[in-house]
Amino acid sequence: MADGRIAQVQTGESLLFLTDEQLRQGIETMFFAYRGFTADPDRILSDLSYGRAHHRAIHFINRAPGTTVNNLLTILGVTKQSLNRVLRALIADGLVESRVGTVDKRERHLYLTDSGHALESQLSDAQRARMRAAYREAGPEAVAGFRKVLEAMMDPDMHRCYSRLRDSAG
Amino acid sequence: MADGRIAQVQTGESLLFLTDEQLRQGIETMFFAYRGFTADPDRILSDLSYGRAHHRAIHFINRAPGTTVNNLLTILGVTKQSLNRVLRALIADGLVESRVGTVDKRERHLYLTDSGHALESQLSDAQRARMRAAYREAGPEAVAGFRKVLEAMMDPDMHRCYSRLRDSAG
DNA sequence: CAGTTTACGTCAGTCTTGTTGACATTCCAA
DNA sequence: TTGGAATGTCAACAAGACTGACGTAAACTG
Repeated sequence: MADGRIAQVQTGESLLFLTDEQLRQGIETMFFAYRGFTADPDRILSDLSYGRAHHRAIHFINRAPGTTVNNLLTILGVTKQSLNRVLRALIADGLVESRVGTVDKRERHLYLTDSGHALESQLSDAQRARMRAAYREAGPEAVAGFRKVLEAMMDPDMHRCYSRLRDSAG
Repeated sequence: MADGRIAQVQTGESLLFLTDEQLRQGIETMFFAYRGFTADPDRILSDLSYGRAHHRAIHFINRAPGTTVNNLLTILGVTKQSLNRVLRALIADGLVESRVGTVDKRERHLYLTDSGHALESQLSDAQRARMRAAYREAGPEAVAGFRKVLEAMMDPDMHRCYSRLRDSAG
């Protein structure tokens, strides 16, 4: 329907990177890369009979220690019932600790235990190893572009939510 | 465990983009971007009571018309039973046609019907629109870097498989 | 203070999408 | 020609998402 080549004619610039074919290749590469991106932690998780959902929870609890269930819900974009199933397992297995809030006793603040931190390290070391190899192979300019495109692809709401998270961690 | 700053000291180059913190930000951005990446088609699909799996099948059948079930299996990386359920629905709904192979009658060759092409266009138009906006915002150099990093992140096997696909389409 | 809202947990049920296992058909090679 | 390998189908099950309903405790509000 809309074709990049039309835009090229309109602006007179070289916008060949916006052709439908270029975009389709970007879409497919994104699909394959995301699989690679999760492949290593997924292998570790399946040995523990955990899944992606558990990794996501562990990642963001480590990222923002003491975060509430509601915060986590917003970031992960799932229902509380779905998250609760995962958290229940992680708490039962002693990887996550849930503390009643002191200022607002309705809230539960989530923390990784020592075992939780151990698993988090194992998972993110595996994921970072692949990421690091990709970054090193592509070089710093490519990495800057990579980040720039990804951030432009995020939902604007998510972008705000994520910026807050990033700022709070410093 | 392994920290980018060590590499920096070793090589003397500026490898600050390889620090654990930079990598973690890349990991999180990838997570959020992938959600944005699939959000638009997912909305369309849920109205039709289809899901990601259906989109993937439709995408690659459109990409490589006449492909066999086994080819599709390799590309998608799921079991044949899982793919079969999805294909059965698409065939029943008249979006995909399955033709018995002429040279090897065990094989089924898959094609999109006219309705199948219509849905494929609708889905990929939506996905491309967001992709195009992100590309345009980031600019051509960023897009080149984006692609470079993603390709380095893919599984090597997948990379070969994908190259074949890309060549076959010309 | 009474009523409402918020935060969280849970039970029950459904749907998608992945998995194994068993099985039929077809092809190919010993 | 016969046994194994490849291709695809059917059945049953599990993980992880969803909705809806309900309960409890705490906080807020008129």
